[in-house]
Amino acid sequence: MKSEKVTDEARRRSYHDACGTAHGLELAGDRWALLVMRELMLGPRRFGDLRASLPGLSANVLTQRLAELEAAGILRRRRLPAPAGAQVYELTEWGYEGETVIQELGRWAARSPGHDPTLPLSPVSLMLSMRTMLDREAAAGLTLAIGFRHGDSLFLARLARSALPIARVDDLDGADAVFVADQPPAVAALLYGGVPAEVLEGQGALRIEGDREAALRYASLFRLPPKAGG
Amino acid sequence: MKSEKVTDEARRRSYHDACGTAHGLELAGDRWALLVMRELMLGPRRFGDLRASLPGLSANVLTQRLAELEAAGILRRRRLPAPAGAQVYELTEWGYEGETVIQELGRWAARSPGHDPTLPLSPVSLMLSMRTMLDREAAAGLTLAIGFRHGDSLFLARLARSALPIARVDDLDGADAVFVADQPPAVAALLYGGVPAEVLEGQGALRIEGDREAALRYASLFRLPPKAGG
DNA sequence: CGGCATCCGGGAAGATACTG
DNA sequence: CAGTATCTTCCCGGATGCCG
Repeated sequence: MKSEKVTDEARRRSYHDACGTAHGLELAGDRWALLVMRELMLGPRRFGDLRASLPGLSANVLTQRLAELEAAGILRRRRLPAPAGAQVYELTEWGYEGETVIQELGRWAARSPGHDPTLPLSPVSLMLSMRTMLDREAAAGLTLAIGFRHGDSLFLARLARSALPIARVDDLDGADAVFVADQPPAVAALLYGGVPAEVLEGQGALRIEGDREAALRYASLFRLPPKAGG
Repeated sequence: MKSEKVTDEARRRSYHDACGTAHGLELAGDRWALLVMRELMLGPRRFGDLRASLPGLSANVLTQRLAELEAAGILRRRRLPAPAGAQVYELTEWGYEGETVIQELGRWAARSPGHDPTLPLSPVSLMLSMRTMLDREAAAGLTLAIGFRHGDSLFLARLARSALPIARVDDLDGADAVFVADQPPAVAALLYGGVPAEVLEGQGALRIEGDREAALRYASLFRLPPKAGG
């Protein structure tokens, strides 16, 4: 019967499992879905922004993921006020709360022996990693405003009381210091790879503006978790 | 050229992304992979156990997932000592640490408007949910040993100092009280659905042995997070 | 250019049957 | 019981084209 077929089709992707984890996989377990959420974690983005940050994700799949995430109530599409008029995709409040999932998965996977931290990295991905990998003990008592410029993307990280809110901004006027790097992996090499700032600056991969001491102090606050098994 | 093709094929499943989250998806982002890990969280299981706990997962896919998780260092296969001689799958130490990922995903997804808590639930899934949904404030100062019997599966939950270690056991001798339910959803209805124990007992879905007051006290310590948006 | 539909090839998932 | 072999179905990913 056709009607039974429809039921089967509707069930096809379901795990038929009351477990919240299983439901989470139905919501965001499709390929690329969680990475689309990641790219939206620091504010609304346009279709093309998302494509640029996720090379390998084709337009049709992105369209499909956006529709599924919207249907699930994780994001909404919004039209910017004139004159921009462009359409952007924005997480709902609940969608933003998915950051803990992204963080825990990232923290756990960073311990994998197979993790290769030298691959390309999107600006948002780098900024989010700081919130995950901040050594909150080492940061206790420190108050710093650090800016980041990756091409056109500007971010401001405001460290205070061991919390590290990060926002996309239009200018970096309030920053104590600013890291300028066309390629986010350069900053990652400094924060996580132990590569000295001087080396990166010598390669032209990184520039530090403003209070250099504050910048280096900030850079010392991050640490990757130890590798598993090895 | 063929050799370039091979490279492309090797890359097919990779996200080419240094982000830990992306690597996590390569490790455990395939369909069913995280649920296989979930079923192993409370100790080694056999191939058939896993199949029984994950209806809808076919044998060939399970074989493939087990091989991939083993290659990633998340689990190992081990042969039980004679006379059992059976082969079991067991998480590595790092694999067990993936529980935080499962918890965060479950906690977040439980807030989805689309979550249906009346679906079937595996015994392990129910037991793990208690660790996620325990109201640690309400549990402060309480010390309880509560047993669970679902068919042949016996578990002992030892609440103490707001921690809730749970282990698969061979007998429930040390328990203050024991919940007996052939279908785990019956216990879920009590803990999360607000269904009174008397109703479930009247339906024959649940039996409480031992210290009834301790059992009901325990059952009052769990709460689902509020639904998002609504 | 942004967004989305359509077609195609390859490969993964799912169901069934079979083997040690 | 623990997988393997086979076949079908459908998703992913790339290319093309349409439309505002």
